[in-house]
Amino acid sequence: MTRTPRERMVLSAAQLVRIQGVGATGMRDVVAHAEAPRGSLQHYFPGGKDQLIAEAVAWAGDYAARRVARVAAKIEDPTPGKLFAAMAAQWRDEFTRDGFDGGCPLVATVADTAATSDGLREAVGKAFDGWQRPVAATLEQLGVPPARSTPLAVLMLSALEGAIVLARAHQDVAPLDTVVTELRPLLDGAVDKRRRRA
Amino acid sequence: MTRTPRERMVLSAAQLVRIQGVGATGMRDVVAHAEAPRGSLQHYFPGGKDQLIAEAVAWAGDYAARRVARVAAKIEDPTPGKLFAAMAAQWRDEFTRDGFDGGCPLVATVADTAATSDGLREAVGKAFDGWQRPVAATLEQLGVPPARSTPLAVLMLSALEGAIVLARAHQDVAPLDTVVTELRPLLDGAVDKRRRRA
DNA sequence: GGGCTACCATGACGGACGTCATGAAGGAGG
DNA sequence: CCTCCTTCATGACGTCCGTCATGGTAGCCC
Repeated sequence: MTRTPRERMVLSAAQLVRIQGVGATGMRDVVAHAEAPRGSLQHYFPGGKDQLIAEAVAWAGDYAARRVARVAAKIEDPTPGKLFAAMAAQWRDEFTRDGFDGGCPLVATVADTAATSDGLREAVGKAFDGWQRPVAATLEQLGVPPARSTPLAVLMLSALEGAIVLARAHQDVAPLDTVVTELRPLLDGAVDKRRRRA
Repeated sequence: MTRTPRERMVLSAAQLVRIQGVGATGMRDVVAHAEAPRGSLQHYFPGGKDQLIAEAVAWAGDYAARRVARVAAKIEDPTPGKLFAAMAAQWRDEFTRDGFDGGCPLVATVADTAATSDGLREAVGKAFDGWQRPVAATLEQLGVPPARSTPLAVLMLSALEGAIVLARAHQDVAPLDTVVTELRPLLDGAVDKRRRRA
């Protein structure tokens, strides 16, 4: 549980970015939040802020990917629609529990830096890929034909990210519930019945 | 076509926000981009940056709403799926024509200020509502039962916003095409056949 | 023990930010 | 002509940013 200062800084950067955005998150904020020594910044991240944010983005992508696998294992009698509902429920729970301060760090990074830093933009692209892959893999496992698993994963990620933005703007989890309800028949209808697992 | 300096400043603010985010967009940038006198800032926007961004957000919401009505009128033999395709095509065309520098200003504002400025967050919420309303109205006009028009509009906005983020991260319009293709049967299947217009 | 490396501390620099104070043009109405 | 008010112009203030320079400490290896 006790993490190295370096890890704490990356993790704190991700948390601050998802609340304030990249621009408003200062390096001094990060070290303060991580309770790390300020001098360590130039030691662990000689590439400066870009490197720190890039690692935070990569960590966020990994975290989202791991969370997909974890939540998929917990669903009983799983279907694609239930998988999406479980993914959205994680955000719903967090909003309900902790308020709407934090969004998705990947969205925040794209919004702030897509036009100004190619390195960060690419980092976010890879993070999205790393998140999308386990979603598509899980869909196939649930009986979705391989040709449709990736497009449906893209749809799921898009709808989820958009609903998160709407939920934060309205301070209301309703958009999350709405996309889950509306997308469920489409997702569950995509399973190839012959390959369905019990 | 010739706009007042005040209008130009609001418009420039919206454009810069959608490219750089709120934090990275300075007031001096705005007046420079609008070719407006710097002294006018404190005259027209005594509320400071928040007022300027709030007006830019409101303008962006209005613009999106107007664009929905405009594009809906141009579709021949319109269906909900075609409406969504047309909305996505506007973004697709812009990305293809002008590159991926600019995203949706509403998303950028939420990502940057949702946790720090309640006024701006509410402004974005209203802007989303003003955008969602004509979408839902158009859906009803196309035969979607009133009970489903709003949820489907929320789904369309969510999927579109999310796909825009993915497209920018990957510098590829594919996510936009994907959500259009995958959502089309769901959207077109929602029309009440008895009320369908020729 | 001497030296090398990893890690941490602190202060300074140059620049950009939002905001404010002050004041100048320039037409409208008396 | 003189005054009022809208509009614009310019410079300054204080703050925070990312980065860098410099130096200190702790532990390992020869």
